[in-house]
Amino acid sequence: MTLPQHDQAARVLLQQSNGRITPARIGVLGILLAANAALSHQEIEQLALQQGYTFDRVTLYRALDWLVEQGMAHKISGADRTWRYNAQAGIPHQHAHFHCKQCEQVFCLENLQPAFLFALPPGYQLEQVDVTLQGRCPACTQQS
Amino acid sequence: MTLPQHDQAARVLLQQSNGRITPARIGVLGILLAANAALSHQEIEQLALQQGYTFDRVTLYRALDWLVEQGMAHKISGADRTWRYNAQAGIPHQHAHFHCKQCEQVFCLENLQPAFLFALPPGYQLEQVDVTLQGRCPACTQQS
DNA sequence: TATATTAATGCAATCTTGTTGCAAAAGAGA
DNA sequence: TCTCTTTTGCAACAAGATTGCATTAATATA
Ligand SMILES: [Mn+2]
Ligand SMILES: [Mn+2]
Ligand SMILES: [Zn+2]
Ligand SMILES: [Zn+2]
Repeated sequence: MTLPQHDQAARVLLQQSNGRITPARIGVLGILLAANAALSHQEIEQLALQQGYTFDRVTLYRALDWLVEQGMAHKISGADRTWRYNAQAGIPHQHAHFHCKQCEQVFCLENLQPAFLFALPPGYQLEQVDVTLQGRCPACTQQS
Repeated sequence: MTLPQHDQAARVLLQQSNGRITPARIGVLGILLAANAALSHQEIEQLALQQGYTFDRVTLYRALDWLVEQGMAHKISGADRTWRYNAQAGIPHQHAHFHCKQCEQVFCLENLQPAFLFALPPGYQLEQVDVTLQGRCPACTQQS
């Protein structure tokens, strides 16, 4: 799943920041770039181990936070009260998410633009819209 | 904020269930009925204390879960990974929520019906839509 | 290449939210 | 009032996430 070229891509992206290029950052960003779903801390930790990375939990949290700060990733708060992370390819994080109730994976739906019938009550000042769809992902739908 | 009449209203609602009418349930439901925002466990605990209720944390969790099961309340998973609870007046929980970034309160927007331009990618099977708007609530908007 | 500076890491401790098991207490019907 | 069940309190536990601080490592500079 995570191949060497993703670590190369990660390295290139990291060059563009003014932070240090460390194994943790390379590894984590590489993993995010290779994933097709938003990953939880646990999932990232496991994938990292599989690739031989051995940084600890706290380092992982800090690397992820840093990537989010730098705009190289974004995080989504799931209904299970865990954060999930996704590498964003320069795109502003303005899209909906799909949470599969069967496999528990979270997918970013880049092209789903919700249109609201804005009957927002007076006085509210809107800044951001978070849309989470729930149901079954394509893979799980096909299985049954 | 929470007045005696809400405890009376709570009592009446609880009669309609087939569970026992206990101080914890009366107090919690009364607090939810009196609130104009969805409350976190912590907030409910504090309000309960202010009213002289002294049930413990676990009892509160269980009372809330029970109220949700009974359909007398609904819970919302916030972006801060805590549950927030709101007494629902028989209305099916099919509405958007507004999370104020300043006061951190969450409001139910009963009348905001989001309409989607459904460009949902093929294969996804949709079951539920959660919409959370973020920004500033009327009170916080006015303050500044 | 060697050194100095500062940012990032590892580790242990801590916090927060929420859950579980079980004995004791209390609600509700008889 | 008695009996049967449900609900509660308490202590322990669990998972996700955060903090403080000494050590280590990345990078700039000499
Ligand atoms: Mn996303
Ligand atoms: Mn609501
Ligand atoms: Zn799935
Ligand atoms: Zn507000």
